[in-house]
Amino acid sequence: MKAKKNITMKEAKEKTGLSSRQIRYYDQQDLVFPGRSRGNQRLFSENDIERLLKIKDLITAGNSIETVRSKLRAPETQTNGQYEFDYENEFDYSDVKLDSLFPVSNRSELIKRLSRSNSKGFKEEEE
DNA sequence: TTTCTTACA
DNA sequence: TGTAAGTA
Repeated sequence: MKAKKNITMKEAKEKTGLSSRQIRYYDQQDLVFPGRSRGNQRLFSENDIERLLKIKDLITAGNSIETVRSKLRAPETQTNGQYEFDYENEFDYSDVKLDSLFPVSNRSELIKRLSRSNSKGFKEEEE
């Protein structure tokens, strides 16, 4: 499927529940790679949104930016100026209704973290 | 009006 | 992270 980057900051903010500040920050940290057309404005795709959602969960789960970065590797398999995104994805939420607020596609990671929390003490920190 | 960047609280 | 300033 193709990822059309037509989602504006406003949309991204509403869809992810993150602040524009956070989204831009994650962008700077190379956690997401939104398109950049029209007056330097960011344009996200559904994939970017989902990626943002994963990042959000990871961060709120107590992980640092570096941790997230190591888990979600830079997907650009660029050629030269124009790069293709092939983190096209793992799951298509296009026609799936989200009835849960935990759209993590990476379930194994989640399980691992949860298990870890059980065996070792767990932390629930920063935001 | 909204987003962008830079910079400060 | 939030918010202000000055743009585009």
